[in-house]
Amino acid sequence: MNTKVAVVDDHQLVRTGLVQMVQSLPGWEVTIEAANGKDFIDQTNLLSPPDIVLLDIRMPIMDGYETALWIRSHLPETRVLVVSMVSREPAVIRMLRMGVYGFITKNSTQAELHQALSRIQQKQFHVNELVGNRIFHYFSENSTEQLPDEKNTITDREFIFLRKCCSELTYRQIAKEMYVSPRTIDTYRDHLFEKLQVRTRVGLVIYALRSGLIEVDDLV
Amino acid sequence: MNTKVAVVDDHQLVRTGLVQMVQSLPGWEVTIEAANGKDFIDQTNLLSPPDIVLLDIRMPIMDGYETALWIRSHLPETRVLVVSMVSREPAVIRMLRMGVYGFITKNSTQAELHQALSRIQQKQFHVNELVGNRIFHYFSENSTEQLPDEKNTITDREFIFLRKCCSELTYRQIAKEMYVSPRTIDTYRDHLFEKLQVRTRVGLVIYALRSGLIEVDDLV
DNA sequence: TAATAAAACAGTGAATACACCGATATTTAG
DNA sequence: CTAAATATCGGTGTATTCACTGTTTTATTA
Repeated sequence: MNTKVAVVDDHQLVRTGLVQMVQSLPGWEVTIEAANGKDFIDQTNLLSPPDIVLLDIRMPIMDGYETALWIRSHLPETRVLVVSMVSREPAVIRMLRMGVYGFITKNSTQAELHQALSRIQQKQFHVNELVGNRIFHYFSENSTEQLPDEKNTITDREFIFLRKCCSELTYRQIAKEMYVSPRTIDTYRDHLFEKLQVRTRVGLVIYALRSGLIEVDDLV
Repeated sequence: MNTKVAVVDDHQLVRTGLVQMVQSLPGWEVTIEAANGKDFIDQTNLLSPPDIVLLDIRMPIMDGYETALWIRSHLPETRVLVVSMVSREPAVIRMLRMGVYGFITKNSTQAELHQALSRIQQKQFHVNELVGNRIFHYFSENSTEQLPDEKNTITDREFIFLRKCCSELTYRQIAKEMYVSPRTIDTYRDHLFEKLQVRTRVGLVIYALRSGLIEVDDLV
């Protein structure tokens, strides 16, 4: 039986490329093709989910972070391979902490994709060389200082909220998008203000950008 | 004889997607596949150049702008169709001024790509609907709506204000720093909202960063 | 010099953001 | 198993932001 793969990316072209690459590998097949997380969820049969999800980070409606969290809690057997443009450390580390199995960039060759898929199938982690070196640096160089947390880690929900803050959405709209009450959003905000030592929403945006959790290109 | 197409994009995946789409259209074939402008030039035979070049903007070594200029001066019969990630880029106009024939985003469907290619083959211009509406007004003389471009310049005071917006200062504090009344600040803000087509202060910050008026490192 | 654009200023009211106070259920970690 | 952290929700009140309406003075430039 073939290994089932889902391809989730809002760019039709990239999707076509990925599907094409996967389909041409013997033993692999693409069962789901979705434009964003929401679309993926709608198409997913909980009883026979895909084995591996190729997931983009930047997507409208429901982005890669949210989708990864959903997969972790709803499809424990399904593993995620992130296919992204970005390779900045904090974003990658955040993703790995969310239970993602691998990370490759969009200029990977078919051979690299194949290798990544195979390794993840065997429950091994896989990161692109480009990405890998950066992470190595991150853990070796500034493991003593620089990391603003240990104690003040941003939680997953707060992180998703933080990303949505970097837009023109009001808090009320963010609440709707995250399916929680505006009060909960207030709490996320207050906690982040405290943790990140800022006082305004612009402060949050600045922190997100300076820390690399958000890239300028991510901004709408 | 088939219409010859070159695909120039640094992302292998996108390239694969584009090639796949073009090859599946009867009457069209891909003769060149390149990772950047330099690579494209090296592969191009000046005596039998491609009819249409699918060109990405952001590429290492030699980007879309340079490549478009080179094509215009060396391959007068070859027409360029830009395939870019972002539609909002003010670069679109610059590109069209450089003699580019069309513009589509990377989330276009195969049908849209086909349509664009066909129109350009007949020497008609083609822009994505998403992009198109914004540009249309720009080129029509009796337009009221304006794009954040040369035509609608940010004044000196507004610019200083814009930079100060990228901080945790309240408008009142900014007013104090700029030695004007808070009302005046309101006017600066309202004018920028109008000119830059945003609705919130975070929108201003995003514009400043994306346009390069402010660098991430400048942020306090 | 007349027309135009920029810079400064102002009122009102509604929407949003922020600052305190609090709570409970669940998950995670020591 | 307890303690801490997380995720969720609530009330009250103030501060700030934003949207709409204007005027006046000062440069610029055609």
